[in-house]
Amino acid sequence: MIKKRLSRIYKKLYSSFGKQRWWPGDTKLEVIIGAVLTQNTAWPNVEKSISNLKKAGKISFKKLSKERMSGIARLIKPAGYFNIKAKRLKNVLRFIAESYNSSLSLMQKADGASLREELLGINGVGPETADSILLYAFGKPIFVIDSYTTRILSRLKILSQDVSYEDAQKLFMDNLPKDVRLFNEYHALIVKLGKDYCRKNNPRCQECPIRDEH
DNA sequence: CACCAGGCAAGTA
DNA sequence: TACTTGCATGGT
Repeated sequence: MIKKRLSRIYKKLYSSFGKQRWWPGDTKLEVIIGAVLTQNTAWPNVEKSISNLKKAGKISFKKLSKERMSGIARLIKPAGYFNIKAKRLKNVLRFIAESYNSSLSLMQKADGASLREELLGINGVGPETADSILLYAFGKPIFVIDSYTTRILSRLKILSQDVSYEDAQKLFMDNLPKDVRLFNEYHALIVKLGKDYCRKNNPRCQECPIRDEH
């Protein structure tokens, strides 16, 4: 019974790791910026970039929109891929300006499913980035999938390793209550598990808190 | 030293 | 549709 299994795994992760307090970010804009900067990048490097942006006073829709691309690239350098990410941030800002009158509170009122499609239309925003923005910036009940999720679930023989993003997401959303707090915490706990126990060259599966689920 | 991280898009066949 | 490659810094 997949519903019970997913719920049991969640409880085990939560009781071993506790609340994760995601997303680390003070404002919606900061969460959105972090979602782009963390693409294929370790979080500490994102934090350095966010800190640079803060020190420069650029975590503001107006200020960041006015900033030149080379200026953004310079500030976000520690996150890697700084040229392409500067462009992606610009693309996101332009979308918000054109479709939501530069208003994140107006964007907040949008329907989750249609906003998801709009976000996916931005060059530089794929499914994980879009869903991270929806869940963690806007509190929409959408489950975020990442490489840890499919890796761990394939080890548990719940999914095959090459499952599509959409199918993995459907598994969670069809078998869990659509609860924002649950989706928020579950994804964060999976990332914690992946980082600490299931990393590629560091599989400490013997000490893994869901070892008995294998 | 090698490997990889809270992805995505563009190019190729 | 299904691979492959570029993007780039910083931690382990």
